[in-house]
Amino acid sequence: MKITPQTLYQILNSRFGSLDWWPMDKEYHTKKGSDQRFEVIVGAILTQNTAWSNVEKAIFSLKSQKVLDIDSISKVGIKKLQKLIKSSGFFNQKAERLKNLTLYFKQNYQGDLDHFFEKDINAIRTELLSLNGIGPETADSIILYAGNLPIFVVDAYTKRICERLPMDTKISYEEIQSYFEKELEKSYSKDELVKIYNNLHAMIVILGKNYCKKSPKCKGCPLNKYCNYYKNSNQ
DNA sequence: GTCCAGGGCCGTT
DNA sequence: AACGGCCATGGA
Repeated sequence: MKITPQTLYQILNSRFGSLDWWPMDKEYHTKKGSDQRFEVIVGAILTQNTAWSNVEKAIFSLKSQKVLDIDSISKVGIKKLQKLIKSSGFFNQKAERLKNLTLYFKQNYQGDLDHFFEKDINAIRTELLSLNGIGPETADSIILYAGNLPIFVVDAYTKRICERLPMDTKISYEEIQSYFEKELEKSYSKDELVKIYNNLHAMIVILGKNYCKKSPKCKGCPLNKYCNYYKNSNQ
């Protein structure tokens, strides 16, 4: 029996509930739109192939030195920026990526991110992908979690979980993404989709961290009765 | 000490 | 188009 994205959503949702994701502190919610968006964007860059706990330290450092906004990052020295984000790893390239991106927003949108997200999704995505250091997952995370626009984020967890489950998914990023979106659009209205994509990706990350690890911990996984890998491994 | 994490780029086949 | 090496820290 195949598993559809809709079924996957329902199984995970009945276990994990609604997560309304992007891990941030309380103070974050008091910020105005553009600064909130920017904080998510910085997190999306810093978390590339990196544990979130290491990203949190970096964001805290940036915040404590008051360089967590477009203007400050564009002005701060590259060496200081590298030092502040050191804990997030790959700090040389990530510092450069933040500088580039910030400069881009400043030059093209006067630092107004609300304006940046007013275009249609494809235009935003193409623009993000043209920037150095922003690939598909980072672009889509930014669109979904900073832009609050409907796009499904595919990551290493999503690919791994899809491979282990009996699903009709191909291997490439765009194929998995369009399959999930096509299916979920059948079951949910346009207004609901942002929430659904937000929550589904969040739940997939939780599942990937706690159960469907590279070396899997199948005990207690809500997908056990559907999973090829679980059956084959006979745990 | 070894493995791994919410990728992406670049050079080689 | 697909693959491998590389980037780097901190926690398990």
